[in-house]
Amino acid sequence: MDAPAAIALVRKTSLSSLVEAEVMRLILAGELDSGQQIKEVAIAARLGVGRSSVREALRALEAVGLVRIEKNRGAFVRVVSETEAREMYVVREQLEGLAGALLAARITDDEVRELREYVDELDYYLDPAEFQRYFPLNLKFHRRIFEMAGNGRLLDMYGRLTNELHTVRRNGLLRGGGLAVSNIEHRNIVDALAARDADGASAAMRAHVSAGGQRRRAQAPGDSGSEVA
Amino acid sequence: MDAPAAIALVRKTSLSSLVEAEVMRLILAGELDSGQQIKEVAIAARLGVGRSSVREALRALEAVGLVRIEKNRGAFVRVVSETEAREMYVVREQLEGLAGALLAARITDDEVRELREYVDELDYYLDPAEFQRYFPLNLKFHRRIFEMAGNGRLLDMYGRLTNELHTVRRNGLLRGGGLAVSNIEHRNIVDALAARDADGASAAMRAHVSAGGQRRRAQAPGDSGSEVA
DNA sequence: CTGCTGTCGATTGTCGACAAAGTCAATCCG
DNA sequence: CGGATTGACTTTGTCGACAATCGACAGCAG
Repeated sequence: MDAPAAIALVRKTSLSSLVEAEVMRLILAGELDSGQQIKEVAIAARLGVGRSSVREALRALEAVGLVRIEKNRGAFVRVVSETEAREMYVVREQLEGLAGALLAARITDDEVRELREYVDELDYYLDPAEFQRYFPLNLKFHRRIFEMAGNGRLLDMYGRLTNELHTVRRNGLLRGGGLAVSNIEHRNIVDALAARDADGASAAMRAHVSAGGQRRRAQAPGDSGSEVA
Repeated sequence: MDAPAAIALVRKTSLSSLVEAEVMRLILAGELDSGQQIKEVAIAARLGVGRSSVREALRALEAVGLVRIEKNRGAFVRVVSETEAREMYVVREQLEGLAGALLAARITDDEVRELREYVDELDYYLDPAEFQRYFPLNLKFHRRIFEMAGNGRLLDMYGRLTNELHTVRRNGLLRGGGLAVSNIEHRNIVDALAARDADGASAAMRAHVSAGGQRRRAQAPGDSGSEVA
């Protein structure tokens, strides 16, 4: 890293922010399993910082919903229950629908092109063996739509939901195995956006999320999950 | 407080949680103005706790969106800009619409009755002089709808938005002066809910929020605000 | 063998100390 | 006289110490 960048970084970011980012990375990367305890001293030693910074970071992550803190027991990687996952999908469906509608009204030709590229690239990774390529690109596709939609608040909320859902979402896509179907839905979304059809884009987004939720649910463990033949 | 309750309280809540709740109260109650700096030692002394607890609380409140933290400068009560407020209203409109639709599908007769009582009571407080009665009751009406909707996640998100919007919302209702109109909209909502009309309830909710946003905007300071005659 | 209880190591909760950065005003120089 | 400089004072950033609490395990009673 060059000096100016380093200086800017040090001036703006506190240690706890860095710890927060790092712990988040560990969780999202799966290095910290769902439900696993996060020991303050371990993180502190690993990153070479004091416990205070770690504690502050964990507090923030709790508010974001990535960890759960029990008094005198510690911090644990949050595990989302089946019912919570369903609730979140309902909300997500609504948010993605809104993003689609907003974006259809303002998308540029360049942006349409960018989204199409993602979808085309995703087509190369439909094989389950390529999942570690498909998954992040899929995330990026959705995230870009929210970024392009131009509503910071909406993007923020989506980010939170995404963080909390990441485990469940990965498993759903992977085991549900509907990668090809999923990408067809992506194409429908882009088509509606390209046509500047707000209602169509909104509907396509909602349908996609809803279908994803059902794909996931078909694989979900118990909890009144409908047994699909 | 009786002993069992006290024990349960001590066992579950940490000092920083209490500090967090208290600072939140101070902000929502307006005792800490928008933009005002929150000094750690002042809060610590006032509540008789150490700085660590205060810092943790502030971190959490930052993640919730109630305060903004600048490195080496301190924590400030968050001030929402005009454009942010608009973005949030767009999102809120969508969330309230979802809550209405969900609730219409599951509302009980008792709940319909409860909501009607709120609306009836609100009618008594239409005079601007009674605003300090109208405002909290109005909040409760909306909050109860989300609670009844039965989606914890949705309720959670709504709570966050509400916290951040509280200032702007209070001013909007107060200065916009549309209390009577607002309550007519409330009645439309309850009617649609009572009829178990999901689409109607959703539309009524969205219309209400949208109208509220416009009432607010008509009063908003500058920032390309349309001058209404 | 089962269940209870006391004890111990591990982990978190809270605090204040010290260092670093920012703020502000009096002062100095052009 | 105006703007830069310096220096005291305030406020935050980070750390480790100490206390409180938890969970596990051993030992004992029945």
